[in-house]
Amino acid sequence: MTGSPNIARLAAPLADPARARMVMLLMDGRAWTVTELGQATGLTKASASEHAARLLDAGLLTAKRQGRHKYLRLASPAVAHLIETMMALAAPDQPQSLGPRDPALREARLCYNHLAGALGVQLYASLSTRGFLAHTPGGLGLTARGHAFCQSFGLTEADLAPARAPLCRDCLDWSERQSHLGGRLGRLLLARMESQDWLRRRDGSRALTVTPVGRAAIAQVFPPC
Amino acid sequence: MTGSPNIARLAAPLADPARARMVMLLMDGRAWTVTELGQATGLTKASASEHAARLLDAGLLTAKRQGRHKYLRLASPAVAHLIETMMALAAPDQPQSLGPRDPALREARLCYNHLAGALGVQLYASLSTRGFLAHTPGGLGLTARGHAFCQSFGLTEADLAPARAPLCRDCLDWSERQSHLGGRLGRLLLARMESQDWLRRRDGSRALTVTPVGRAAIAQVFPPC
DNA sequence: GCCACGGTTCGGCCTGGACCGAACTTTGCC
DNA sequence: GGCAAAGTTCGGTCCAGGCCGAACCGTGGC
Repeated sequence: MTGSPNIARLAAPLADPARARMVMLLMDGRAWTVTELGQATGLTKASASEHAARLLDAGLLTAKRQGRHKYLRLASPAVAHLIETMMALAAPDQPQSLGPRDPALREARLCYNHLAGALGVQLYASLSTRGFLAHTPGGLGLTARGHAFCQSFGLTEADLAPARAPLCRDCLDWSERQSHLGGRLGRLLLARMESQDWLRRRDGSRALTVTPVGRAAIAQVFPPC
Repeated sequence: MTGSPNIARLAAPLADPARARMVMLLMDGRAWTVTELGQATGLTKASASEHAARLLDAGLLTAKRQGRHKYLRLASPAVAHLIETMMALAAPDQPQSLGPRDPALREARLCYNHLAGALGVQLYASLSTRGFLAHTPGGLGLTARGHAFCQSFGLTEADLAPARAPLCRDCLDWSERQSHLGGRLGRLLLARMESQDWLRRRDGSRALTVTPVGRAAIAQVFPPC
């Protein structure tokens, strides 16, 4: 029992409502400054700074100084995955299809750095049923046909090359309770859709706007099955 | 932000070392009494009882009274999955191949109610590469060939019928950092292997003993790929 | 009925830590 | 250099909650 992983050390930083809110804000995948997080959570700079230090210390966030700003991000996709898992479990226990809460958030949103929500689940399902994704011993992977598809979608050979970070990752969507695509490929696909103006980020929200052109294009490229 | 899931409420019960230890003990999938948990964690009955109440209150555990005993279990596979995810992230950050800590635990152990460790990962990989598992929109599923295989292994039609709880579930192994099989099927396969005396539980540990006969049989039925 | 045992509740002690205002440091801007 | 803004540190207050021993309640065994 001595050498076992210390869960409490990981849970304690997340056990405070203010820090939990910070982490949820950071789930948009962007970098926030300490004061921004303070304002968003209704705390003074002092408190926000202390909370940020605690999250950094636990390895849940990384910081990067730029001039007099300090930008905070989630430390890794693995951390984002943990948060998403917790959100899925902590989510008010259905049926909340009745209360749409924030319909935009349910339809399409950022999950750290990839697409989540109904649209993210649709994309995953589309890729999966067309045989582009396969579950291999090493985790979720791209099939040869999936590889070709991604290239036709504008990704490069280099994008899809093996690397330390997993290319595909299975991420449980907290609103849909189904898988969507994370990992490097999730990030790349999102970036490509943004650069083609199919999706646009909004300020102050994780929700993504689907442009009319994007809606049509997505339905064609990632047809629901 | 108001209607978003409350992570802190989920993290707080896990933020205490004693409660974290309790939850880890319960990862063996068995039911423990309050005093057993108290003894195992070095606390008095009073403290153990308070901790248990807190975990119950958070919905992480369920309790069942039997006579003057109160048996505690993890509330659901989803909870077990969360704990496993946290263990994977909290695990001392490699390379721990050097320190085998507990080799038996690494080779084969219980993860809530299914097989984990190197053997669990091998089993998953074997099923996966032989095309018995497939990733569908609704999550991990059993293919037609996988279905046939399971029946040949002694599972019944009823076992494999659709139900509310997912049949297959992808569970990240904290020691191997790869997937192993959870869900109802994970539980059923483990039960079958136990009933054939391929695996045996040990007292006071999550580690499983692989019998000589089991070792041979597993290599044949679930050949490493 | 009596006792033993599992579990809970209570009171008291004490520590951790959440929060703030204020002072301080660093950086960028002019 | 002077000023403003970002962030940290410090001192102080306050409360949640972790821990225990002791008293208490229910159940089972005799």
